Amino acid sequence: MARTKTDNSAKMKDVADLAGVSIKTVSRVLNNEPHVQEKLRRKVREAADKLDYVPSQSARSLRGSRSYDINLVCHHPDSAYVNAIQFGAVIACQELGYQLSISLVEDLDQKSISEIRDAFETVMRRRRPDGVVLLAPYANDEKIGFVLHEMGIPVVRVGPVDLQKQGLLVEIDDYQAAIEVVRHLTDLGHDRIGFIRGSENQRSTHVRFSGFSVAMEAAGLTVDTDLVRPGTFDFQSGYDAGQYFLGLKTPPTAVFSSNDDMAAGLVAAYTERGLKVPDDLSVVGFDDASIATCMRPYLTTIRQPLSDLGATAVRELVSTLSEASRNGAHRIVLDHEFILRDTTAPPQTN
Amino acid sequence: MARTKTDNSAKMKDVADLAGVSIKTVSRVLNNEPHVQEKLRRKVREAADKLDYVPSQSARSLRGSRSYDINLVCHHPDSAYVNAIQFGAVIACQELGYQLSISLVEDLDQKSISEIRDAFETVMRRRRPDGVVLLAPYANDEKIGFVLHEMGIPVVRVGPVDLQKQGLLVEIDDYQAAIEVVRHLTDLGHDRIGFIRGSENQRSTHVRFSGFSVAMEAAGLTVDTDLVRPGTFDFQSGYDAGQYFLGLKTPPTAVFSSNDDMAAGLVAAYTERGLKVPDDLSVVGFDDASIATCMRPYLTTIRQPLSDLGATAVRELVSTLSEASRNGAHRIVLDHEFILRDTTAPPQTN
DNA sequence: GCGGTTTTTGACAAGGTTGTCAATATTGGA
DNA sequence: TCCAATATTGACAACCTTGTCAAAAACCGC
Repeated sequence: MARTKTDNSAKMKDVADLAGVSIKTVSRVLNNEPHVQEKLRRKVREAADKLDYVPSQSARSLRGSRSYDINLVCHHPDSAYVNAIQFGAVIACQELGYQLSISLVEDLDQKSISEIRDAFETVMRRRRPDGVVLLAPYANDEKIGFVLHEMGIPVVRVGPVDLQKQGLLVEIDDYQAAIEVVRHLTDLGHDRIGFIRGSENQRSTHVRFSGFSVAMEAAGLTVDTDLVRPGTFDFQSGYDAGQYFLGLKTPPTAVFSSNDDMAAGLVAAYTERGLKVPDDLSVVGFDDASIATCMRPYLTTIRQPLSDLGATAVRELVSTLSEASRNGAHRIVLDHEFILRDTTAPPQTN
Repeated sequence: MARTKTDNSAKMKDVADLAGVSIKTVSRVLNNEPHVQEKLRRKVREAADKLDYVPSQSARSLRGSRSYDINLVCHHPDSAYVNAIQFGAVIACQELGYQLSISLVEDLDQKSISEIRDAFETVMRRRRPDGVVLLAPYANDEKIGFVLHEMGIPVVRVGPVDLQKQGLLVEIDDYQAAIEVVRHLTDLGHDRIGFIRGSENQRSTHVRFSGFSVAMEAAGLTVDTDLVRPGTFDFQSGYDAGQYFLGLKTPPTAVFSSNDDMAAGLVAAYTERGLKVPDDLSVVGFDDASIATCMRPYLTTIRQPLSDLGATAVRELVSTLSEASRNGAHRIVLDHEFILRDTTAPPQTN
């Protein structure tokens, strides 16, 4: 009922017949292999066009070594961050003739190697993806990397990673970005600057904090541990941090939040108390997620080129696959951008 | 380099040998086909377990008629709505041994049939997904449905759809939900109730508005066209609507927004003017997206079980595939829930 | 206990591509 | 012009499953 029984779509054989060559020659042309005369190349391409030929992925991957499938491993995609990266990854996959599929695995970073192996067993061996894109919070997990390596599946990681092991990595310079944020704040005259950390199992939390600390020192300021709060990258934890800051005898005059969601929560906490941002508190976020412009005042933040990160990750991964020669580490750093909006101002002098 | 050359993973042949049966029997057992003795079934299962056997998806789909691939067609996944549905869909796919892949196609609903055909040509014929999940704004597009039908690919649509054509449909009762919203507002004593529409190419906009209108009439109120504003489902358009309402001589005392993002924009517009929600304006949203609790006051809204919608869509689709008998239309309605939070109150009497 | 059903099992082909390797055509040098 | 080397092409096997169909086994009623 559902699918028509007679599959009348063209096969490689049909193209070969129409072009008057062998199927192997068709295969060569379509895969851009050498050793085919230009004249035949054209003929084959024309025939393929005319017949609307589309190669069968399953036959290709059964016989060949490629599945033309890239797997994105993530946790819970309900975050603008993952979402935007995924967007870029899908686009790049479509351009390259690959397909992006999604795997959701929970708390993988908390599991033992053999549990991870089990979790990946089916996902990775059924379809045998040609590569895997690893996002936070899994990008920086050593065990996951180990299992994937053991399975012989190439990996590209997105976001800051401190693993020594060789591999593909696409990120922005979180460290430098954090420094720029602090510089902006100190330039405005702030000297009591707070910080909201993100999830502790994500490397970006540590890198951003370390940039923050270094820049503070460079500005001759000390990092007051009372002004450094934990967080989990979500709105609520930013809100909680805000409550905490508001309860302080000497609250900070500015806070750098590790991401935008928490920054929004922080602003909400202040606003709720009748305080004004940026008058009573300057706030800087990180990511330039959609919430940054869906809040008032508009959030000053660091823009991560998220969908570019996703697209670049896929492109690098795919190009690694063909260039058998390229081994070892390869790290790509994309540009971030400081986005000045309305949540920062000089500290109130009173 | 990347992948180990010697593929030592077990094949069906290995399982058959170990279990002392033919490969066809293994195939039968693993696919839960009838006509195998219970004793052999156990033997085969044990052998498969012992060898960590994982069937090759490509061989399966090359020979069989299934690809075990479900394709989610969407527009731009940068919306909490799409995201949550996708989440449920991935989970369901994983449970069922399917894989979810993503296709991004832009403005498909604006294209001609042959353009759509071209856009789908590669995506759909390479991998030959067993089914397609269609989300807004494509769920309700007739041409897309036609092309997919022509290609013989089963489709499940998520969200309200008015196409007569048979097919799978998973949705909530948007109409009834809208009525509940109005009832809540009229119960509070509101009689000047505004409405913010969503994108005009999405059926939900019309269904929600029609529920709104009917409930207004039922309450003895008339729908004042001055209080009905267009929107595009995003924060900004809600904000714009808010500006408009604020400019009115007699603004509404309550507004029903077709989704949460716009409701948040509306609240932002009022708050920015120094007005208070719900004192100066009651607001109700739709979706219960994350923004509903990432704004202050917390948004009263209708909760859509988004990830359930996605999961149900996939499950229905897959079950249709095996039950060859089931044809024709099938419509599943999941429960929504009215979520009372802090953006509604009786109208100010002054 | 026998012929006829029905159930269970297996041998074999087929699915559409790519890899291997041999065959053929072309080129270059003597 | 001929031989060796190289470039181009094609025949055929292989990849790993599932569908078909026939064989074998088990069951039934008389």
